[in-house]
Amino acid sequence: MAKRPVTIPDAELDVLKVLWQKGQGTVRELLGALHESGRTWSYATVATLLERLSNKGMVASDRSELAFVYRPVISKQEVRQKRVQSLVDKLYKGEPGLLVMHLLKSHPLPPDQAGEVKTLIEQMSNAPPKGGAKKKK
Amino acid sequence: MAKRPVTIPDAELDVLKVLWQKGQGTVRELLGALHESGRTWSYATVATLLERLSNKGMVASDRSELAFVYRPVISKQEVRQKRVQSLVDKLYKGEPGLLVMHLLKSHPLPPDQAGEVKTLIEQMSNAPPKGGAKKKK
DNA sequence: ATAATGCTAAGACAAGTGTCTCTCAGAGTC
DNA sequence: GACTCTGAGAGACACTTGTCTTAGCATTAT
Repeated sequence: MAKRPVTIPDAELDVLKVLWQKGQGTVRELLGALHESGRTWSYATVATLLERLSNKGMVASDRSELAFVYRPVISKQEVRQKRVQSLVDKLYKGEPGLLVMHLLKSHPLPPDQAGEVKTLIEQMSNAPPKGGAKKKK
Repeated sequence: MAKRPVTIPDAELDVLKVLWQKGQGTVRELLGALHESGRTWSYATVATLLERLSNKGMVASDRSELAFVYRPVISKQEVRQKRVQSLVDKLYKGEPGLLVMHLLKSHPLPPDQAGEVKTLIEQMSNAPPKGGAKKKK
């Protein structure tokens, strides 16, 4: 059987999020940050989650002084990318455009973001996406 | 503690997808469709997945003739909505605009979709996102 | 040195997921 | 009636996820 793909469950994602935000931290530091954002986990729970993330290669750790200091190996961008890709593949026939449409229809954007989107779209039609280089020109 | 929210795991989602596509079907019929789309599950596996979906209230069934006929209770739109919402909440600070931006930057749209998006955005700025007449929580 | 404290390692444990084997009852066949 | 095919139902079983308890080692305070 094909081994299951590496996933990042919600609990682990929450830990990663504070790691991204703080850059790095010990279990206890992260636990503190998590408590502030409403998680009521015990020390051991956070340690377990970090251990699992570590086994998956998503975080690294170095022993410093007393405790291990953990830092993220995977970036927020990468996780976003993967999640979005998987969503698009599973529910939008692999067409990101469908998702965009869905989002715009069901959630009106605040004006500033609408403006940004407009700009992006216009750039896109001026420099149509051919196989060519980006903007190196 | 707070009960875990009802989720639809990937395997169940695959079954739902053929249900949406066919409208309804018996275990054997769905199994056939799934085989065509590459799933190699056994009869019992599909039956189990339908049973679990049924317990979650996502599909309904009526006995007809010999076998049970299943049909979806939840729509594709609803599932999409929930998945998107959860993605936005978890990785885009609850701001759908960020996701839109991300999508547009990383996946250039085909011209026809770009046009559609443009139209949508323009409509949006003409009929601004009414800040009033909304209910507060 | 002892005790108190913080840290990691090891593992427990229930619920959720992915997948299947077995058994039995009803319908159709000879 | 005995045999066979189909489908339902029960349950198995390993792995994942969410969460925690405990035991043991290293560091620090008394």
